[in-house]
Amino acid sequence: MYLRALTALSERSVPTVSSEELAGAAGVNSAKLRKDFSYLGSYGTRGVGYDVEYLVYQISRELGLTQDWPVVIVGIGNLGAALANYGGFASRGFRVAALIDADPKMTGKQVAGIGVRHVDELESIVHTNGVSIGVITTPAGAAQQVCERLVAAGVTSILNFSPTVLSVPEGVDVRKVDLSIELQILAFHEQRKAADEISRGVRPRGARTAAPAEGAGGAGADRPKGQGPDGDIPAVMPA
Amino acid sequence: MYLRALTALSERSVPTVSSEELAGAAGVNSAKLRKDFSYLGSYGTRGVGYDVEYLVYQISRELGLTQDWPVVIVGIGNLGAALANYGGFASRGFRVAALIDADPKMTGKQVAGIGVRHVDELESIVHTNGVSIGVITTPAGAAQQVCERLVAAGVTSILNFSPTVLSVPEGVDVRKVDLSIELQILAFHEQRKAADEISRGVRPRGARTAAPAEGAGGAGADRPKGQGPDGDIPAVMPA
DNA sequence: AGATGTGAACCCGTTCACAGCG
DNA sequence: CGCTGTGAACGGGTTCACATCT
Repeated sequence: MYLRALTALSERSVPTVSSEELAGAAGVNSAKLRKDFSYLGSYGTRGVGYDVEYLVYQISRELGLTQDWPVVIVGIGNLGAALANYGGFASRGFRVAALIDADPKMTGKQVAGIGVRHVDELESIVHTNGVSIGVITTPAGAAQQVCERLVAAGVTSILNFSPTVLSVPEGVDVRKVDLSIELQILAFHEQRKAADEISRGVRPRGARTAAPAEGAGGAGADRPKGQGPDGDIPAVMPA
Repeated sequence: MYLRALTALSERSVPTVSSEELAGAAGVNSAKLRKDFSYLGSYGTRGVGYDVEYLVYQISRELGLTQDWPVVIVGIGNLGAALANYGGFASRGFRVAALIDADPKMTGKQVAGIGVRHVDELESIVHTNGVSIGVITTPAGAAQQVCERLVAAGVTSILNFSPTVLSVPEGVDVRKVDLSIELQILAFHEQRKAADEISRGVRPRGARTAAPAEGAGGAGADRPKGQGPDGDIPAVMPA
């Protein structure tokens, strides 16, 4: 985030920034920013601030963005294709070395100007290109298997878009992006806002309560023994 | 995550689970799971475990998934289209009420079986459908403006895919999914692994160091004053 | 004077460990 | 006896506040 804000400043030829200004642009407070930067070394000047160009370089180097990172994307559905087309990757040292899909009908097709290869070639692609970062955009059912093949071929960092918990050996990093969980988190907070409004006697806006899908197995929600609350307004939870 | 694991168990008609088992499936430890569930109430049975069906219902209700949540997606590029096609939304009470784009050439087109509407209609769409959740998949430049219009129209939760810090009034929730930052985080860890291997005398695999893009303004990295490290191996930082 | 760099305080989520209940 | 529920301990990231340097 800092890097992004700094790049913007750099493009406007701003020579220096204070922790206060930069923190504002990055959406954090200035104490945190100063502490973060202190891990990189003493790159600021007291009474002045930080040199923009210099910081851009230092942060880029620290993040490893001065290197070239070949990545493979496995699973060329809508999301995989969107990622392949996403410009934000190429700009920061990430290069899509290959697109891989299990569907023979996909192989050979061009997506974002890159030919789709069959998953049989996964291992050789990873080896040949020295790929250490893999992106999984397959359906949930295929994710673990793809993950294992990537890891076996030498990939040690995985970005997982499938709604699955991947299990990987020690030393392999996994980051997960779960679109549907993001929405669920928002819905949770949204529901709480509505509940708060009701309890304050305000007429709520937004989603109407659906007939409480009492199905899900016929019996719906038979409390086995039970003592918890069971109204429409949820129990109190930490934010 | 718990809900997903429980749904899978439910489909296999498993009647009960222990905190240990479920925690394994969800990728957390059992103490955390028990503490989490304790916020919902005492829904377990000592010596036995948790009733799967009952928990599914309770968690769904707590998350607000027994309601119908209309969402709008603004910015129908590759990513927006991918999201519109994504099945994971509809399954959990989320309904794409409208797709919105600023490009007149897009309006009227069908994406995922839904007609694309022009951004001029944003306010009326939000009002008519009682939308409280908006998804922003526009380019960075348009995001803040779209955000403001959504909020003004009554949206109070936003899922932001654009690489921008959105500023919103008190009471509006924003969650951010930043694809390029996810990759940068992986690259950072990847680089550290490589650095560790070098310092242990092991020949590293993966990305080759590119000629240290010394450009970026001619001077590249002139330390203004300086005392920090400046080798190729980054300084020590917290993980 | 002005802004950095950082030890100390603070906060909060996670984990431990065990009492308590079925 | 087995497993839940939870107070207490732990850990680490964030914030405060100020000494320090330009």
